[in-house]
Parts: sequence; structure tokens; C-alpha cells
Amino acid sequence: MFMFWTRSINVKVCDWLTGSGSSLLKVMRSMNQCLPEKVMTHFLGLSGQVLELERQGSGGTWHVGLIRSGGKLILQPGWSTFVSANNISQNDLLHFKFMGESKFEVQIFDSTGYEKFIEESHKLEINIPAIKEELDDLSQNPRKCVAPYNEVIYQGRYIVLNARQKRRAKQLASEVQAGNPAFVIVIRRSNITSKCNICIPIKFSAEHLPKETRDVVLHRPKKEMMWPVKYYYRKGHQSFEGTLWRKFVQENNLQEGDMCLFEMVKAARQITFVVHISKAIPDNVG
DNA sequence: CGGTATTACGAGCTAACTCG
DNA sequence: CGAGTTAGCTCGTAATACCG
Repeated sequence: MFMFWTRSINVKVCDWLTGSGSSLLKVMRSMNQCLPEKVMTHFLGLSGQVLELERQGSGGTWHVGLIRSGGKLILQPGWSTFVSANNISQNDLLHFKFMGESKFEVQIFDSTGYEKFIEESHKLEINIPAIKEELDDLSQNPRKCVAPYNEVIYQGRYIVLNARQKRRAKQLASEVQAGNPAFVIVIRRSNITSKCNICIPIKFSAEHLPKETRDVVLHRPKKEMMWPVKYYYRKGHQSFEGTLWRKFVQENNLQEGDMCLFEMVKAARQITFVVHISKAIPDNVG
């Protein structure tokens, strides 16, 4: 194994990009989220993507954007959330193990060399405020609800959620990193057929999305592909519509009754959603 | 119970495509 | 190249929930 230390940037590099064994160590001298210059060239290909940072043993996964700015690679957005959720402090040692694609396994050691384990209070749970609120909405608001598997029960124009569907929603929410805004949508016929559009909850768009029509990017966990989608802003209601949304629907084999959780990751001027999908009928695509 | 907010859906216009 | 057809974009509104 080839190793070297660069004093100035406190980085140790092992077997750079020779496969799943590639890794780096970073000493948290500050909460600066820039990738060190001497290693950033190895990750230029990941620029603009959303990295998956998985805490070894905790089962927790965080999505952090990697953007290029001023000749540097910066972990943003989501980095501060990752830091706070994992109780990272100065002089902690972070070990990023490259697992392929855009996935890293992270170990965190304190300044004395002991590994820091995630505390109960920081574990990803359903008590993420924004998500819990959304799930409560799902339970109470028949507009957003659905029945199990492909048996979709419509109440007027809306559909009805049962216990199994609520459990699926909670399972989805557990995949979201604390702090990121998110909303849940249950796929209806009209979302995937004919005009093919999907309404974004007005409360979410008012709080987190721009008041203008623009392009956003959808990203699937554990998948390299990204889908540019048109976000339409209109007074009173906002939506994903059009061919690009249709393409996302088709390539992810979305069916009526499937549940999608849109986790928002905002990077500089680019808005990215990590889309967690719970299939009504499990297939090999999702 | 009535006014307001939110969501779902479809109408209508326009652009792109196809075919003779 | 023009007419007919299809698909996409934008907006309006009906239906329903929410709230005072």
C-alpha cells in the first residue's frame, strides 16, 4: 500500500482510486469543507454529483453535494448537516473510504485516536421534524394517501392511505439525512399518464424553492444517473411536468401507488433532489 | 358554515413531427 | 413544403380540505 503525508494539508492518501480500497484521511483543523488540492484532482469526475457518505456501522447515510468553485472542490451543501449530525469537532480525524461510484464509507476518530460512534440522539430517525410533519400529513390528509400494492383506493379524486403505506413512508423517511428538507408524494395515475405532472406541496415550495420556473436535477441513491427536470412555478401551485419528468418516470419504472420522497440538496445555484422510492410492487429497477 | 388554501386535472395554444 | 397529427407547456378551474 502506497502512503504519503502532506504536512500542509494534513491528508493521508492510500491507494488512490485503485478501486474500492481508495481512501483519504482528513484532520478537521477547521470546519472547512474544501477537498485538499493534492487530492481533489482524483475526484474531479464527481464534481456536480451528490456523494453518499455512509457512517460505518450506524446505518446512517448522508447526501452531500460536491461542487467546483474557484478552482476548488467543495463539499456543499449538506456538509454542515453531516458535521452536526455526527458530532464532529475540530481535530477529529475523518477516514473516507471510496466505495465506487459516488459512495464513501466514513469513519470518525477523535483527537486521541478513538473511533467516535454515532450517538443515539444523532441517529437517523423518524423524528426529523420536516419528515415527521410530512408523514403526519400523509396520515391525516387523504389527498396524499394510498392503499397497499397496486390496490389503490380513490376517495373522490384523492386516494386513501392505510397502515402498510404509512410504514413504507416511515421507512423512506429513515433514509433521509437529518436537516435536509423533504416532501413525500404518492404516485397517482395522472402523475405518470396523459399530461404527466406532479404537484409539489405549496408549503414546501414556498419555504425551499425559488419563485420562478427553472431546471432542477433528480438523483437516485446508489445510481450514477441524474435526470434534469423542469420545475414550474406558478402562483398557487408548483409542479414537475413535461418530457423530462416523463423520462424520469419511465426510467425508474414508476407505477401507480409507488411512494417517492424528494430530499432537497441545494448547491449554489443548482437545486438537486435525491429521490427515495418505495415501490408499491417491488421490481428490479427501484 | 362560508371563505380561503391546496391539489388534481384538463383545456387550449404552440411547437415539433410525420407523411404525402 | 404544407396539412394533419401528436406531444409539450402553461394556465384556469373544479374539487376538496382546512380554518376561523
